[in-house]
Amino acid sequence: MEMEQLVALCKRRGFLFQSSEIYGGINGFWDYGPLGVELKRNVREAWWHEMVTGHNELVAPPGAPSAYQMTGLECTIIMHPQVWKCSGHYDLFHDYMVDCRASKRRYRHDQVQGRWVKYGDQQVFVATELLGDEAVAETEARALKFFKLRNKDAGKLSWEGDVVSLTTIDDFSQVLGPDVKDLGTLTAPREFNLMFKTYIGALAGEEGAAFLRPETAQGMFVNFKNVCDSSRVKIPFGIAQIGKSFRNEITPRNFTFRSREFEQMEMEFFCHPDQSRAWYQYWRDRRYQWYLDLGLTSERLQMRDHDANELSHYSCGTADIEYGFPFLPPGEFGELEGVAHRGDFDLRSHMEGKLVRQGDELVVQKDEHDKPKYRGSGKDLTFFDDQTRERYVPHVIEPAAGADRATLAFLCEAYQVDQVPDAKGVPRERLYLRLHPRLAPMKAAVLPLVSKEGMPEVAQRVYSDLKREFNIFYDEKGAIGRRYARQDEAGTPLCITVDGQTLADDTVTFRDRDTLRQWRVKIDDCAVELSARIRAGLEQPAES
RNA sequence: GCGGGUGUAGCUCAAUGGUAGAGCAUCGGCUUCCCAAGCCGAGUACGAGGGUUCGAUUCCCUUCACCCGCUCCA
Repeated sequence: MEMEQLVALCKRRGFLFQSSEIYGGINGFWDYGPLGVELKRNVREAWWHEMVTGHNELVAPPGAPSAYQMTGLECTIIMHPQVWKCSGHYDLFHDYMVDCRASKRRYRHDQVQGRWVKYGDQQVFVATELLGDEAVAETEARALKFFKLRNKDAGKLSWEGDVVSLTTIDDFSQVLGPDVKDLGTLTAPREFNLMFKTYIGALAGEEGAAFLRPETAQGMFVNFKNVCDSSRVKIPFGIAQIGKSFRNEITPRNFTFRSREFEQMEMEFFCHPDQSRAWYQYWRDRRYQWYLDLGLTSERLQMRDHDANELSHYSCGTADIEYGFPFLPPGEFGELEGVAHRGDFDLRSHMEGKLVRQGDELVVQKDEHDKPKYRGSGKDLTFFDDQTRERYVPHVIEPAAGADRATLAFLCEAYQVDQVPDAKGVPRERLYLRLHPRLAPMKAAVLPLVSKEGMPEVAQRVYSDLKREFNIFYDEKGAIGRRYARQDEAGTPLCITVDGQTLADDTVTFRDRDTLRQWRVKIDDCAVELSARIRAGLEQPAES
């Protein structure tokens, strides 16, 4: 399947539109259309039911170390700016960047360094991305080249001071960029904010600066104490949240896969440090199973454990659940969800202040006055176990999923083409969405076979009856084959057809989207049959 | 952010420095007892802004969006 075909289907049938399309669109933002909104709602609902409302805290699920509690939360998009300073997002997402006009490369302002060197009456700053001894050797070699000197003339260069950061320099006209032969090719440092910035209050000033959240997770951490104090939860327990997050991606691309406004489904699971590994394993496997259960059964879905050197500074283990999206080169996968063992990094950061790794330890990062670079809340976020009399900072397992990415993966997986004989028996190509019935925007369509002989009236009664309980669709326009085809493209798993026999014996025809199988059901049994079919899910694994 | 490519109807594609066309889809009507049939009718487009020109969808510039490659990707 080509991505363009899926994009065309999404537009044609009303799953996804470009945001603000009549004004030419806006890069990195997407709207869900009439069918898309139902699909995404179902994805969210499936996740929330799986994690929160459907969870039974009385029994340990298969594979879980113990029973556990689960609760939900909904936090604001704008939070106290200190949240992002302590979480590390401010420093990480808030860089000054320098572009090179000649090499076309971009550097982080604070990650370029170099040395001042003088030869004759010319003084030049030789810049490099290398560090330490490598930086010394690199700057020397490039200085010789720049002044067109031989290696034996190295003594003619007079170096001034040690390797220093580019941030110490105001005027870049005498700077030799890391990958070029000429001076002054670097642009002035420009603020490159991966977090969306806004201003609180009518008067815009830096003291009112705030950020749209780049992840929902911090809301759970800063509310950890509130949840403990108000809901009688005991460790182990989880807090789940679904909500919008925002990142100023440099290159939004690949349809909704990398959007600047996106929705996350995140859960923070708090447990005793000694049990954290077992819980990590549990959530890693459980979350993978969720995608399988909802129909991502092809080899396009995979779980990938991160290598040690790929782990975030705070993480003791991370696995990505990935999907081989059609817009990626063969063999490459895109992240749907990350399941991370975050240790006690987050709660401690909000207690003590922003942490950095020092050897095997996490310590509070200090500024030049040896004070905490970003102060924490100072609030006690430890947990006291009144059975064991133990007080500790819980460890956290975080399954963080992208709702839009999951929705896109379900659409990609569902996209199917097969051959179906038309009215004359000639095979004709059919496009349909093989969505899991729980995810399908419409659960069924009610169709009178022809619009006469009282069939529409009967069909409307069937429709009105089922509509109270199910999201279904009524259609009496056009030939029956055309109406089936429309529902196939919308991913509707079942069609309920009122025909001549209905008028005789009060039965209707059920028609299955994937197999085209038909069977008869009493009108009074339609709701039961529909429920059973939705619960049963997909019958066969997807081909191709 | 850089380089290359592409923007014409809901979709897929034509043509043209001088009134923009098709297929499919959509809507209305007729017909139709099971998979986009048939007949009649209808609506809808040159991404945006500027320039050259008597006249620009066409040529030029700018911009926006999408695709490919680089860069980036908690």
